[in-house]
Amino acid sequence: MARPIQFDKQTAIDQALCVFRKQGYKGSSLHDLIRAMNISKSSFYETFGSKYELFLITLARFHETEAVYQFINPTDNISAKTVITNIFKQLIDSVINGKGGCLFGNCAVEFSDTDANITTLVTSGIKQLEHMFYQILIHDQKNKAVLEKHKIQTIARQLTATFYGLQIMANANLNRKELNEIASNSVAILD
Amino acid sequence: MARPIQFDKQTAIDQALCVFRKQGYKGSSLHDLIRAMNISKSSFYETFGSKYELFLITLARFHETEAVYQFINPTDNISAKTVITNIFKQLIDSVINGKGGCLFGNCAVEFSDTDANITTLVTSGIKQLEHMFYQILIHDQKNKAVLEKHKIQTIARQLTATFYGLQIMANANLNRKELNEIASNSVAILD
DNA sequence: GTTGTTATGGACCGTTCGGTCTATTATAGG
DNA sequence: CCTATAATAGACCGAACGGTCCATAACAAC
Repeated sequence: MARPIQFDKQTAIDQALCVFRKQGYKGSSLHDLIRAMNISKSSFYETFGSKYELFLITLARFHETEAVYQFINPTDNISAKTVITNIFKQLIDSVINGKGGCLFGNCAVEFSDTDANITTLVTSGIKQLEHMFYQILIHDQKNKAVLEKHKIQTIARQLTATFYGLQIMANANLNRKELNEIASNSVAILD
Repeated sequence: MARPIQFDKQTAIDQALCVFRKQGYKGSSLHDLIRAMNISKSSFYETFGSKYELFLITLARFHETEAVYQFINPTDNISAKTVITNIFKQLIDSVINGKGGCLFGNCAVEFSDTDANITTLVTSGIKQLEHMFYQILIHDQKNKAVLEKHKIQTIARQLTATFYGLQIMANANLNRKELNEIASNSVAILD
């Protein structure tokens, strides 16, 4: 029988995800990747096919395990304002401590509309972010029935834009206080 | 005497700016650049020193001639709401028609905080964008005195975040209608 | 222990990268 | 027309890129 695999594929993907998130696709060399993943070049190509294919895999992985909407349970009994404020704070932290923010946002900038596969994943990721905000708002309004559906959809979209605005501004090294101010003010209209 | 220069330096810089805006720094090869600039490699290095130095020059050029705040005169007799809506629409157009949005935003994502020179330029560019919004708001409120200064500063910051949020979302190929909706809703509180 | 199978390290590949250098061309002043 | 000077085209460079390949190492089944 065969020699067993000596690394955990999922772990390797997660390490690659770290690198891509911090350095972007073009900014991450194969050397950077295999060092972070702690595997050999052969294993890399054997397992993942190419840098590009790995990138698509990490995008999917990001969606499944790291995108903010994976951590949100809209049925939690917390106010929308609190939940959304935390989401923003989490994003700011993620950028400031060097993790790299939302990979979909980074990809939107790096690839713009040059790659169909990536555009598809990015667009759907952003839609899900918007949907998450929508769910949070809907849940909180359940017993109030204050806002009509249209309005909620609009606010959800606003929040998505604010989310990515924060991502850019945090990347530009603005100070945490200003960023938090934007975050808290964006949710001031709620509850 | 010497053979005279056969290209216009400023024009060449503007062409380089186009390329960098669309493709990013790492995404723009020397070949891409000299082809767009229509000069030879020798002239390139003779005139600009290196790809990196040229990039810093184009960042300065963007700030001087293409950044949105260069087109705004806050003393114009137009409502803040109208001016700001136009700014957002202009940004959306710039991204959708392939010009590439605000270079500072793109740089914030591509370089994060990895290059001191670039971070300095980017941060100051974003600050100026915020200042522009502030001026527009101040001017419009001049005769109203409705909002205290603190509030205006905060709104200016919100608008800056929305601006960059739109930039990411436009890059992600969201449709124009949704983007315009975000733009118009962001200014709904004004006037 | 032998065998069959597969993971692995690392040599190797062509291409492209940013950048240098030289030979040539063009031209304004004498 | 000659000469000094500067702009240019393109050959050339080493390094790094993404990617291939093969000899070897490791291990499960027998």
